[in-house]
Amino acid sequence: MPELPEVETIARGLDRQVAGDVIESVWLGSKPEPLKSSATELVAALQARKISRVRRAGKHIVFDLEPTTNDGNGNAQWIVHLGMTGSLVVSSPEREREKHTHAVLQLASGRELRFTDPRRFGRLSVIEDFEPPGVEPLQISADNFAALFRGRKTPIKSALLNQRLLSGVGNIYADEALFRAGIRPRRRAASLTRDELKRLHLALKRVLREAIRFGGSSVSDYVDSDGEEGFFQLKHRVYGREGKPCLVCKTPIKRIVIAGRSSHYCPQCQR
DNA sequence: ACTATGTCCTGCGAGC
DNA sequence: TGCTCGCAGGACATAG
Repeated sequence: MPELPEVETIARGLDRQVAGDVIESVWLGSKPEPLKSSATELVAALQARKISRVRRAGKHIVFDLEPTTNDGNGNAQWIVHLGMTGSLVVSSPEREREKHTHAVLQLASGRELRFTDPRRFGRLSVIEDFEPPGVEPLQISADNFAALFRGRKTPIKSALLNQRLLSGVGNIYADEALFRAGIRPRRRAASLTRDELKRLHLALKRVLREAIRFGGSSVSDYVDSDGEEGFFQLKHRVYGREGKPCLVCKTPIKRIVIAGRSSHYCPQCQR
């Protein structure tokens, strides 16, 4: 499930591979497509456009498209959200298309950019001047971070997952950050002390940066734009470790469900 | 204005 | 062995 570190890894890889390339043609699958814009709109907006840059915004991959000369389209962007199982891979046209391939962009360089997504939670759209709703966790100050949770009765775990507050944190890194900060996921967000908020802010930034260094976590079927897996799953301390001994105190890791999401924590280390 | 819950979708693994 | 069933979860809709 691509979260901030995975999306960052993919976006960096794509920027390296396709920045400066031109989209010659667009193929879309026939099944009900995971599109936000209409299919014709999407094809029209992408065709013959040059990709100036690829970057990440929250969990979104942003393709900045070079402005066209004949219209005042301005800063059009192709936005890809990978959902749970989406992947975006650069491939040679000869390679067989994977099952659940929903979109293929033929590039002037002769390569293809392929979007596949078995579970169809991913979304494609073309818009102008895209802005994700929440704040980037790697940019936010400690004070602004603390202010996000003021007065919120919802569990801190749910607040971390709320993309309108923070942009890019998903289930894995929420659990991992809470473990590293020593805070139980069910704690009401507003009940966190100033010290705990400080620890959480630091822990979150550290775990995200470390995960980016490791190329993200490959748990289900995440691969980067080269089709390569990440390695941060080997560094998980609580996520996916139910019943296994805590790496700090050997207490078995617990798994509970919060707002329909599985949450992993150490009952000894997290309070 | 918040918060909680249901829905989408397919593959996979547990259990019989 | 082969089947059913439940689970995985990001974002959004809807209800409270």
